[in-house]
Amino acid sequence: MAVSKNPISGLNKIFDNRIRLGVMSVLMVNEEVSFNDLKQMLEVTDGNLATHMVTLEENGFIKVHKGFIGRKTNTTYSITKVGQKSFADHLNALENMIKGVR
Amino acid sequence: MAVSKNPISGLNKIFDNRIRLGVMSVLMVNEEVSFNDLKQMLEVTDGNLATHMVTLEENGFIKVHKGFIGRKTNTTYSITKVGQKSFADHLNALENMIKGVR
DNA sequence: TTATTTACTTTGTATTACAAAGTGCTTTTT
DNA sequence: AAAAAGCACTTTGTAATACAAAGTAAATAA
Repeated sequence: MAVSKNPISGLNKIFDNRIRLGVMSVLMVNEEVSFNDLKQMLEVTDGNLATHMVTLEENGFIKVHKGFIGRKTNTTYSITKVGQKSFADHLNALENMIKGVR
Repeated sequence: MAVSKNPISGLNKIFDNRIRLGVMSVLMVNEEVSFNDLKQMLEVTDGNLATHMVTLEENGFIKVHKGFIGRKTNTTYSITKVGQKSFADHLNALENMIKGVR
């Protein structure tokens, strides 16, 4: 058999993790999402979610907004331009891989 | 914002790893692939590939065939029925997630 | 006043991923 | 014939990752 092209070379390592994948896919279609909503959607502990959010932020994929509802803290997240581009690239790589399989 | 459905609940944890994802996608479209071809395609060290192959085998997703070319050992891998079904389910979950994003 | 919520941080553990080196057998090269 | 190299691993060790659980501080709700 001939050796064909590496099917996973276009994937972004940051998005291999399922929780970060989930966060990004939620933020692609929702302008702003709160910490709590993400936590409930993805069914994760808050400590775990917090560390993944830090990873995404450190990579410049998301922005954090620390605000208030009344005088109660309320943190929301949104995707950055870089995040949109990087995630779209990742999804394209995934789709190409899937296309190769079907 | 209302809390929508978990976008990653249908994903299979075994296929989160990029190397296992690559192996499965290669084995979906090729009857039989040798250890060496996989190694070259995915650009991994042999120790690393070997452990991922064991994981896939232990989960019943692939079958190992230890054979010879002449008197030289030759190991090939193929996907199982279970592997096909599980990987197809995973790809469907991925596609649904992508669809939700676009 | 006590309990609860929010959005974390800290701590600790378990799992994972990976490279590198070693192995035993064979073939190829010199 | 001897040395080098390929095959398909296993072993060893390390570093990174993931995660739960508990702790925290400021605020609100009961």
